[in-house]
Amino acid sequence: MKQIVPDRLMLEDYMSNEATLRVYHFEIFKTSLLHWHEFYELVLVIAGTATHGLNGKSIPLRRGSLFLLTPADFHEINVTPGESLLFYNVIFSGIRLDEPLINMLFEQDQQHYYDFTEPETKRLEVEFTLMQTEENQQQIGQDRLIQGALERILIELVRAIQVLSVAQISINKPLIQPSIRKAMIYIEHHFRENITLEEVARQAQLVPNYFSTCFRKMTSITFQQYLQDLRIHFAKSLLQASRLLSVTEICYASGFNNLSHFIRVFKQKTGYSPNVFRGHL
DNA sequence: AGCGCTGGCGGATTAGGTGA
DNA sequence: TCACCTAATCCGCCAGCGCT
Repeated sequence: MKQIVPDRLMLEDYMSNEATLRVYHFEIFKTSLLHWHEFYELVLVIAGTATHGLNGKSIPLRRGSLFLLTPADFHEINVTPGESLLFYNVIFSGIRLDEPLINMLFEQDQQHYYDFTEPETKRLEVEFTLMQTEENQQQIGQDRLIQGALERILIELVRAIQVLSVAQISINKPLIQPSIRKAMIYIEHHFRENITLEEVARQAQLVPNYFSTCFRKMTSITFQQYLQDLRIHFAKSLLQASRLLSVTEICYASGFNNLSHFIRVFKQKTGYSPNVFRGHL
């Protein structure tokens, strides 16, 4: 199968084969290229200011900004002119997140971003420093200490954004069975890949046919529709965020394997072809 | 020539009904 | 909750057109 993947957007080279987590301490002076990863990314800003372009939206960054990106997110960082941005950056594979942690993190559909106060930032800084120190030395229990620090940071983040979202917890939100919810989280994080009903059903520990029925009952849409909606939403965000990427590149980056099919679905969902949609922005 | 787009075709996959 | 079955839909491939 012929497939054009925009390789400049793939950053999996940052992690060696055996490693499942890496800690970086960066200082950048200019805009980073629009990109995404095959792994999760946790960032704490130490100094400087910038604008974070996340999935086509802009968010200000300053000391204490902490955010978590999933494999489904794409972003770029625009450093404020005349400044630099100093930050900790932890990248890790999904293996690092066990089921309870995944449920805790992704139970609600919201962005994992929060601006912490100075005392909180100092506390978080200690955790990041611990991870970096432990990563650089071969000592007994090293991996557990790193995992502990990672989990503490993630829980701090969840608690912080929970406070923000209390008012947003929808009363009308339909009750979704945990197995289906788990499958939905899986789809949300893997929609850019070739995922099948069988694979997602396995995540929910149900047989494909029964999963298909349950999914439809609980979400009011089919698995395919849900998957397509996520892909089209991602493609729309990319069309808005970057004029440098061609429609063909966006097609493959969004999880479609065929340009004509992508254009057909895009037009069906939005009423416009991808290029016309971009022209209207 | 390359890109964006349309449409047709056929195989693969999925949805949903039924019965156990 | 699952297996079986059938109809519907999806998806990949291809040909072709217009535009730059």
